Amino acid sequence: MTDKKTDFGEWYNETVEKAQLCDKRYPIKGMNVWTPYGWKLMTQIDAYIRREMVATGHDEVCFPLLIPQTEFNKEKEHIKGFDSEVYWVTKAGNNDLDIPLLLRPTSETAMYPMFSLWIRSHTDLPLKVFQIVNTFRYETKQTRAFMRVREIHFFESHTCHETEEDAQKQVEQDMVIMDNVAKELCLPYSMLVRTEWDKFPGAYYTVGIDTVMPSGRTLQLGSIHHYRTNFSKPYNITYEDDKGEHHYVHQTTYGMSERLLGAVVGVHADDKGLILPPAIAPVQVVIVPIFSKNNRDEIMAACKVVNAALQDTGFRSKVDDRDLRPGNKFFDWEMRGVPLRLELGGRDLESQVVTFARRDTGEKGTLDTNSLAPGVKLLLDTVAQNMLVKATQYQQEFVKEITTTEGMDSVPDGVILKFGWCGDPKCGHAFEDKYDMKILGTPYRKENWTGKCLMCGKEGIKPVYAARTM
RNA sequence: GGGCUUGUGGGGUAGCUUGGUAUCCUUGUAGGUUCGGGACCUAUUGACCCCGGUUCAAAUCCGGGCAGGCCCA
Repeated sequence: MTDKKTDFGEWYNETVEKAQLCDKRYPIKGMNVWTPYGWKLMTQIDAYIRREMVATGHDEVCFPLLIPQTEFNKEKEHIKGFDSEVYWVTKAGNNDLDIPLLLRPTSETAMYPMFSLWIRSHTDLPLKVFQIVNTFRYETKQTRAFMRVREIHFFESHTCHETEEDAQKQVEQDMVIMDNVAKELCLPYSMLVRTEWDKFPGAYYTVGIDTVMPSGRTLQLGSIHHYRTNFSKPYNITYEDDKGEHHYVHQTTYGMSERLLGAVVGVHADDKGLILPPAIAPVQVVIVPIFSKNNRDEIMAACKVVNAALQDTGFRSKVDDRDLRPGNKFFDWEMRGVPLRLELGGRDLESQVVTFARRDTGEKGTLDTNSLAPGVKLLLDTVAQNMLVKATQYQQEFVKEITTTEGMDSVPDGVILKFGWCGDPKCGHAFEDKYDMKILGTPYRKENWTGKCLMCGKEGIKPVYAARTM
């Protein structure tokens, strides 16, 4: 198998394929088939997002896939941003459509005409909805499973508020949600306010949520946008306040996608295959029976007892009773990333234990049969903790803080830079062009940091991060 | 948009220069045997991207198409 460190791209493809997360042979570039194991993982992630959304007062909805061109065209910046990657439906049967329809690249232009009908009074606010649907973007660059696809498994929440401050509070709440979801996935991430030229088309500002791949390139996991009234004006979304006056609503959106799964693979997996965060592993504990001459029935029965005990406690466990040799099963489940393996053979039965092996470290040991469930819980918690710590550590190693470009002709791949920037687009573009990197943005949470602009030397300005992206 | 390049069983490949029975690994299937880190044995299924041309004969040469990959704008 290709080594993760030397060729991340190839390693990623092999890992995705061998773990059977999706089938890339579907005859359309960038549109892959979700196979059972991958889909279980994705829906597991969705479940956490859904749980967080519902807990914060969002209602789930499902809008149509098709959007009329006339609605799409209402917000100029938005069109400009998506025009080049939109799929069009121009015919129905044998007839050309009067008004072409597009496949949603995101759902602002599908939802907002309806919002304008739904919202009349301040008592209708805040309006907070979300949906988990497929969106379509005609990617021209090389596609990659989960990271860059043309049909995207997408989460999007859309909110409407009375005031800019209320909308701002929603942005803060979205960040708490991100934190909760990221913890389940054991993923470190950063929240950076994107540059003016990189913000979401039509947004007032955009916060990008990024994580770092082992190649040292960053992957955007999601984004949070504050729209102010940029969309409510063209879509005429207004409410009447308690004095009878009419105002445009202030809006936010929050988007994440199957890239979360891509990040889980990229960040955690090793040369043996996936390593899944216990929270989302479709199988958290696999029990492998170890048979010898004449104890087959006895061992099988013991495995079933262990399995039942774990499932009763709420774990997703499974006995692997396939007619394969144990070693073969070990490799198989390691490839699929099961966080904890239990082995049960004659020796274990005799001494009233089960043998365990952690997927993240490979550590082996034994658990007493009579305290199995608590032991498993402790191990899974430890695995999750370790995964997050490990990922956080190695991601930080990519970041280099610099104060000058002196003697810097180029920046090698796999380096993330932190430096001062005055905020002038001229300096920003100059940097991006010269070093072929992208400015990801300034930290959303203020850092105690002062310095000079890397390009023009101006004093007392904010830090920015720059990287190459996946 | 421009240039280069590649299409061979489910996956990965050899063969193409010099036209003649398509190689190997893996996977699948059936049976036997085995089981504390990818066992072994036997049998077996399965492929030359599409259309046309040259030829006695095309995976191989030629033309066109389609699809993928890489580089540049």
